[in-house]
Amino acid sequence: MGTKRRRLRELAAREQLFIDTALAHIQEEGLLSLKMAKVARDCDYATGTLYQHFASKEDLLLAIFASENEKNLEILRRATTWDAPTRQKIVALVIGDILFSTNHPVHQSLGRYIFTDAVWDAASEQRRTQVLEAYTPHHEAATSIVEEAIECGALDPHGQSATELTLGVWSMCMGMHSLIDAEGLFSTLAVQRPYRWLLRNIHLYLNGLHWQPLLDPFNTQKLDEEVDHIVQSLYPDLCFSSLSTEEPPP
Amino acid sequence: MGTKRRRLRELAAREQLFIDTALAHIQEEGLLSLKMAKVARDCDYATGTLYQHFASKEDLLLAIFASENEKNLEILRRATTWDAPTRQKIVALVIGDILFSTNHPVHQSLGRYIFTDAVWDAASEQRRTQVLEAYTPHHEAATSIVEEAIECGALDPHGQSATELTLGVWSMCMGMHSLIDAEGLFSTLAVQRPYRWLLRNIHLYLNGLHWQPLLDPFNTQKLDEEVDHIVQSLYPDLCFSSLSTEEPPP
DNA sequence: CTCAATTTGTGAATCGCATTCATAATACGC
DNA sequence: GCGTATTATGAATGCGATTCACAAATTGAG
Repeated sequence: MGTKRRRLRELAAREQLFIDTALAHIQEEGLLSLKMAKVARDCDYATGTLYQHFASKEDLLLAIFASENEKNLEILRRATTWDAPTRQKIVALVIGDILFSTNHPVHQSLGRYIFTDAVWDAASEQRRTQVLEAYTPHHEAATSIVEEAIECGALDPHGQSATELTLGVWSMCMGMHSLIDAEGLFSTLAVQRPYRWLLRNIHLYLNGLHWQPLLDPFNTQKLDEEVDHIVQSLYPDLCFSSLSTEEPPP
Repeated sequence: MGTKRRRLRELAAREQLFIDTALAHIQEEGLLSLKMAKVARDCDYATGTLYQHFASKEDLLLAIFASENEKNLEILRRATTWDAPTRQKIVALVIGDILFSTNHPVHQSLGRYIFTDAVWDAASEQRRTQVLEAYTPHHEAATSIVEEAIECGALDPHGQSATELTLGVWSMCMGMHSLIDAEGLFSTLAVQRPYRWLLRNIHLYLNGLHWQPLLDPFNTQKLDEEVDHIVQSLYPDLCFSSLSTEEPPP
């Protein structure tokens, strides 16, 4: 009987409906005012039905995060399959990350929120695993580029694993996102165009690793040209105001 | 009348009592189960009195964060006043940050939690300012070292401001803390001794900046020796198991 | 097709907890 | 002392998340 298979499909569709609806609510009203009952009602289901899919509100939040993350896969694919020097591919990955973050602002704050003990602990084990697995493609994309770089001699691993060699770039991206999202911090410190600084710092780090070919990150024009080139080659369809060469109004 | 002054002192003391008690509760029970009524009761005050100090539960959380942060000031002072090459002072700052984080695990997660939109927005304007100002000493410590390095010729600023030149180290520290605190992430990826990697990455970055004197971060022995030296010179009184040279049991 | 068993959906009732606010207690000026 | 202003109190309120007794629907055996 194909009944079971059909039912499973229906359940999955309903779950996605809940997830999409909840995400829409967050985008409109903020994380703060997400109401379980409202999500259910807007999907024409009872509150209890929502709870058959998600163990708690927090569980739903993790599910939203994992779901939205899938929209990132396409970006990762573009960077990894691009025919370019490995160093440029890593930068492309970082730029993709920046573009995704700025195009999905909720995803950023959600990401920081769900890894909070309070939220993480209130989600189901299964959902946590799902979230951790959502990182696999990122991890694989980065390590595959590192491995390719080692193979072609652009990078000397000094006996370290590919995973470990991705930590520097990974932590810098994550930390910079956090700093940028800490409202008021950069405006207090008068830091301008933080994403350009992220890219500069990534290059400084890659230079420290002697990842070939080296680039002078204090040559701002060259830096911006590289960004433009990567965006136009790989992400012509994505809005990139966050990286634009234009200075913001004073 | 000195009455007013005395009253102000009493109010400040009571506020600190609330903060300390709430922190103790979090350490014992977790952020999740902090109860406003319980905090008030344990301090022998009514719930309403607590609310005369803090606009909301979230407001209290920001206050705890700002308060705990002050315990860090002493560590910053040691690093900045240390008589050593500027590059070593920066590393000392990073090590101090690591030691503080591992000795105050709640502070870390609290820090990530309060900058969440949901929490940040629910705190009073005044308290937010207080939290942002809590970063001033960190910022000043880092920029003063950068400025000293520029002055003595150990670092070429390439026309960038001291504040901007601290962003790389800052974001790497913050990002690594986030990655480490994301429960299950590093155990899934089998990353060992992440703090050693943070220090290695900091050195790679500093090498990329040509901050003198350069150091080979893949010389693990030398790296560990530097850590030991800094800990023994500056932080002999702090527990540093997180940085210990010992390998963890397999 | 029928019907009992089982599964799934429902939403009103429950519960926990942050927050408020009418009242009581206290401090202050005279 | 006494009236007024300030501060403390904790029971009452309100808001949702979560649950659960019951209803509806599905299944499968005969």
